[in-house]
Amino acid sequence: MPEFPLNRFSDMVELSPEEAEMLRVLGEPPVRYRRHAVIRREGEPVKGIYLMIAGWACSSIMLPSGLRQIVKLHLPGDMLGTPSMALSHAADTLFALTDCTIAFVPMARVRALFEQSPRMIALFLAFVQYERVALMDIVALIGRSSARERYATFLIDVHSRLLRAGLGEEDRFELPLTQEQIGDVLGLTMVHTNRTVRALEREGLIARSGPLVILRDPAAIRRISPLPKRTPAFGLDWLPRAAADG
Amino acid sequence: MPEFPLNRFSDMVELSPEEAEMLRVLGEPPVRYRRHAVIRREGEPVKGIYLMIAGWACSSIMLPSGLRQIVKLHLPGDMLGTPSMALSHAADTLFALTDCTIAFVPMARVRALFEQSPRMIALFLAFVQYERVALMDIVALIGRSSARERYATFLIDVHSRLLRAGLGEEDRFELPLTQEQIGDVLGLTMVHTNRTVRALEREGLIARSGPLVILRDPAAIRRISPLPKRTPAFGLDWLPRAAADG
DNA sequence: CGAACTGTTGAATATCCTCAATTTCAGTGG
DNA sequence: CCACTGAAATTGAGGATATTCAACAGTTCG
Repeated sequence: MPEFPLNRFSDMVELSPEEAEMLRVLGEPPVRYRRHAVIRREGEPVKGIYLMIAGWACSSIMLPSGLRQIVKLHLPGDMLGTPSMALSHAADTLFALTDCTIAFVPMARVRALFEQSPRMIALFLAFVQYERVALMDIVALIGRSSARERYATFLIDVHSRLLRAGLGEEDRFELPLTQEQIGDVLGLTMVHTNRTVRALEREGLIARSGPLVILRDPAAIRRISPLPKRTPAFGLDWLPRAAADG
Repeated sequence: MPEFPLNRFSDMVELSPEEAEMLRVLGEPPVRYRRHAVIRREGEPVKGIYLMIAGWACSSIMLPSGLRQIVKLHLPGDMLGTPSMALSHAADTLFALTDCTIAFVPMARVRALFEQSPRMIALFLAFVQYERVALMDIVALIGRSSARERYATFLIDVHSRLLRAGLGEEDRFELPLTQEQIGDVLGLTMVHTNRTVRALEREGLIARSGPLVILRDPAAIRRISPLPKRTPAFGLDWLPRAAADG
C-alpha cells in the first residue's frame, strides 16, 4: 500500500512516532487518478483536502478570458487543496498531470487531527506559511522578470523539489509537462515558452530528449534565476510542546 | 490607546470574549513608524510578527536587478510578516507607505498564545489560508492579464478592503501610493502604470484629485477585473471547539 | 527660490503574443 | 508494415503590449 511521504513536515521539525502515525492514518484509502483527470474543480464545495502520494498534479485558476494560470505544481508528499479550507467554494482546480495516487481527507478528519494535537495544527501552519513564501516568490518572479529568468527558475525549483522528494538525479529529471502547461505555470504562451526553451538548449545550458531534461550547466542556470533559495527553519521554537502523553 | 482591529478574524468566526481578549493583549505596546520607514528588512532574522493598527504598509521582495515587487498591501487589522514564521531569515521587507502604528509580537508571545488555545492556532491557520488564496489570485492576475485588468482589479480590491476596515466611502477612497508603488504591486513600470491610470480616467471610469480616487463607474471597473470575489466561509466547521473553560 | 519627488507625455525599442503553417511522434486500425 | 490520427513541438511573420529613454510640468518642502 503506497504511503504519504512525510518529508514535507520532517523538513521543519522532528516528528514523534505518534505524530508520524497520526499523519499516516490521516487519509482515506488512496485512489488512482488518470492523467488529465480533474480531482476537484474550482467553484465546487470544499469537502476536504488531498494527500499526494504518487505522480504529478497541479492547482490552477481559470480566468474569464479562458486563460489558465497554474499556481502550484504538486509532487508526492504535497497536500493539495488546502488553501480553500477557509472558503466555502474551492478557489482552484486540482488536475492530474500524470497518472497519480491521492488520498482524500474529509474535513471531519482534519478536525479530529486538530483536536487531537495542537502541535500538529501549528506544524500545519508552518507548512502553509512556507507555501505562502513560495507563492510570494512566484509573484515576484512573474511580475518582475523575463521569460528566460522564469524558465530558469522553474527548472531549478522543480529539480530541487524532485531531489528532496527522492526522485530525479543530480543533473537530470523527467518533466511530464507539455510546453503549454509550462507556459501556464510561468504566465507565458506556449509559443513563447517554446522559444525560451529552445534558446537555453541552443546555448548548451540544457539538453532534452522526450520528457527528460538534462541540466548541462546548472550553475549558469542558477545564475539566470533571480530568486534566492529559501530554507525552512528547522526546529521551530514557537511550536507548542508535543502532547503530554501518547 | 489604539487597538488592533479584530475584524479579520471575526469575519470568519465568532470570537469568544476570552479569545478577543487574547488577541487584544497579544502585541507589545504600539510603535509609530514614519512614512518610508523600513519596519523589517528581508534577510534579517525573524524575531516576531507585527499587528497593523493604523496606516498603510507593504510587504515586498527585491530582485537582484533592483526591481521590487510588492506582494501585499497592508491595512489596519492585518498581521504582517507572518509568512516568514517558517523561515530563519525574513523573505520580505516590511515598509511603511504612510505614517503608521504597529504592535510587535515576539515569537515567544505567539507561542504562548498557541499553547493557551489550540482554537486560536486553527483560526490563525484559516486566516493564513485565506491570504494564500489572495496570493494565488494575484499570481493569476499578473501572469495572465493586461495592465488595464490589473489596475481595475487593484482598485476594487483596495476599495473593498477599505470598506471592510471601516475606512473609505461608497464610491471613493484615499490611495496614498505613488504610481511607482502601484506599478510595483501590479508588475508594471511607473510609466505604463501612468498611461493605464490616465486611460481609465479619460474614459470616465475614475476621477482623481491628489490621493483621492473616485470610482465613477464601479460596475464597469468590476467588469474589467478578471478575478471573482472570494468570501471567507463563516463558522468553519473544522475548527477545534473553544477551550472547555476560560 | 531651488531641490527632490511625483506625475505626465512622446518617441523608439523590446518583449511577448497571435496567427498560421509545418514537423515530430506515439498510438490505432487496417 | 504502413497509412491515419491527434497531441505536442517548432518556426516564421506580423502585431500588440509594455519598456526604456528623455524631457518637462506641478508640488512640496526647506
